[in-house]
Amino acid sequence: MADHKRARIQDVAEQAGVSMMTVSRVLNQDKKVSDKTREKVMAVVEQLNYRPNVSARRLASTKSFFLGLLYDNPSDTYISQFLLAALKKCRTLGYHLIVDEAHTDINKTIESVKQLIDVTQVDGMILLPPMCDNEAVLDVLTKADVPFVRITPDTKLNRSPYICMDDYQAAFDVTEHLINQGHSKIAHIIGDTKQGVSRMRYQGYLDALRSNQIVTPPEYIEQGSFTYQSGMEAAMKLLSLDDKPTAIFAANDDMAAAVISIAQKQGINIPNELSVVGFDDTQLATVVWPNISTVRQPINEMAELSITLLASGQYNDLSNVKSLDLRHILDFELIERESSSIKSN
Amino acid sequence: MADHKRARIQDVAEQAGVSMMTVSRVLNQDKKVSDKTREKVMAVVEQLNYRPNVSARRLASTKSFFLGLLYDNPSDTYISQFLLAALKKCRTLGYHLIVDEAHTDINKTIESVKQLIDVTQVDGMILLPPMCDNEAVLDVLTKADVPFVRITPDTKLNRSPYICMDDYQAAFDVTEHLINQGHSKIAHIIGDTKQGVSRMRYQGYLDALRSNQIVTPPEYIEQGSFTYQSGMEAAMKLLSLDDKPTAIFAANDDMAAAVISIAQKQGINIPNELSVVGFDDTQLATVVWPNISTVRQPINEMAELSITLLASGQYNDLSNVKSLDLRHILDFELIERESSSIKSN
DNA sequence: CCAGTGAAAGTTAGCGATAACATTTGTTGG
DNA sequence: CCAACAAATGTTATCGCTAACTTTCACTGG
Repeated sequence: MADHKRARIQDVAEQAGVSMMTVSRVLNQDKKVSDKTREKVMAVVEQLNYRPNVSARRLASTKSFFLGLLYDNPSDTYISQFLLAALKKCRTLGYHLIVDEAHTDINKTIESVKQLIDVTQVDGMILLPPMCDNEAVLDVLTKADVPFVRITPDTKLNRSPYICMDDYQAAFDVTEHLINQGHSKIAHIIGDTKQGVSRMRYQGYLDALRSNQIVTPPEYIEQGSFTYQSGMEAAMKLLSLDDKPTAIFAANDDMAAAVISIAQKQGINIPNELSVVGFDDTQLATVVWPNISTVRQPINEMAELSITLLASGQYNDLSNVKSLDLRHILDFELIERESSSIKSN
Repeated sequence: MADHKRARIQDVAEQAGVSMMTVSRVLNQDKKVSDKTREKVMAVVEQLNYRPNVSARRLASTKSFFLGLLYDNPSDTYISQFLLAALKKCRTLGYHLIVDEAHTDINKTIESVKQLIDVTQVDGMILLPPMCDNEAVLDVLTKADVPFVRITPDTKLNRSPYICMDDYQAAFDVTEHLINQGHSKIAHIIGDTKQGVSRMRYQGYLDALRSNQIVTPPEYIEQGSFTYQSGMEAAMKLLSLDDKPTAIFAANDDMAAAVISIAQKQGINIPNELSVVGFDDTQLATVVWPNISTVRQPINEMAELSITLLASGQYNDLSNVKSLDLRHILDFELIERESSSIKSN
């Protein structure tokens, strides 16, 4: 607050006894600066609390300092949390976020992405599920030479950095959590097949059962689509079986909430007669009764990391990047609430 | 796509046969341009599909083309919907949105608002509930000469344009909806008293009863705070009354969901034995069973309008603005779902 | 008829950064 | 010890626009 005027690059240059260009180089991680100069400049930058003027930067450089975010409304909670974290990170890095909603018609989405690239010249894109697994969209970005980060566990498409949590391991842990509580009749409602995560979660569930030598009848596996509606339908089938499961692991919270609702309508007590576990820790999980045990994704960290990766420019040229370096796995958290508890004997 | 290069102000100037400055004046609504010239310039602008370069503009002018949004997590759905609509509108107007979350400690919030103003030089702020009714925050903005728009029905503070829906009328309509279905024992759970909307909704409820000559015992009025938890507590009191209400109007969806959950636990059938109505049409309303009848706020329109108002600059000087012109009331929508229906006889 | 006036349009000089080229400094080998 | 080349740093022009000043021009009225 000393001078009440923001420091400019010139101020830094003068104070450090170098040219503006040298300061610029330091700030843009240009290699051609000696360590001594770099340290000297950085010291002054800190001292003056200098932050580059984004507009001037954008005007003078070829970079746009815009990042795009393409989403497709998987859930409001997910979006808003991701969005807020991403916006905050952007602010600290001097970037701006352009948010675009995918259209249900994939061709329109592609058109709008093309336009977005053309008009705003984004320096990078973030793709949220399920767009992140759509080859056509990825092709557009690759062709336009726009770096992108995918929030997905799908390793199949080794074309960009991707950020995920270990969905497989989380599902494995959830299932073991149920087994440890005495359950052996554990059903699963699979998520939307178009999304890679569904497969991973399903596999984790299967492997946990197998490694505990538990055999499950095929009727215990229902196909859902991540919607509340699909959860209701699956629950009705599962709860009308002669040999009912004592625990249901739904691939997301919406479907888990649906299970709880149907069970209650049928007078089934949760968790005494039926344990239910969801996935994602959305707002829903704490808003239905009993609260849903679930898995929390590190959404904030994912958002921040995706911005950081794109801003760093380290993936602007993928030709020299090793496949393994594309992968960023973050930790999940298992959250036990009232919907699952020790099986009564 | 003709030249694949964006037109600059110079291109427009040349084509129109005027100076760049004249074009700039036209674009910035400067009065000192003859109508003839203005039309000529606008024609070329359209023809070349010219859009000003925001960065250049920001760099050269005193405006920042940033707008700030201060929120306080009333609900994820609300935020994300508002945010997305606001971001979209900003994009079309060449503005950028800086989003900031209010701190529970009001002093910290004030500090962060001050900093936001200082660092980003926002051209205006949008205040979401409940910050919009906090005098201390408003004082900071007024003192810093930052125009702001409040999303609130509170008319008390006549210091800025405000956008709202008619909460009073909506609550009135909800109550009459219940009366029309044959109910006369209608309870109400009031929202957080710190928020103006709670009072309006409560008043609408009262007046609808009165204008239908329905007398209600004081036990039918419970004080909540917009949280699920508070809704549960209120519901337990209301449903343990000897003379139970046959309908409960909760001031938001979270509390309505809580009522449904408690009622179901007590074996009360909804809607046959008890009708429940919420407010806000959040995601929650369609995710619990039965789905909650509710009132939908025009969130998208509110977001767009608030951006438009700030961008227009029409409120930059409030001294000549009439009090009535500050008010912007948008239409709500009553949504009938399964949680309220004709009272069984 | 012309100085005086005010509206409309033009000119000039940056805003704060970077690209591209120019220069200085440092390092190497014969 | 110095030519030759690479590394580090500096200079200049420019990005697209607007603030502030200047000029032009049409119209007054004494």
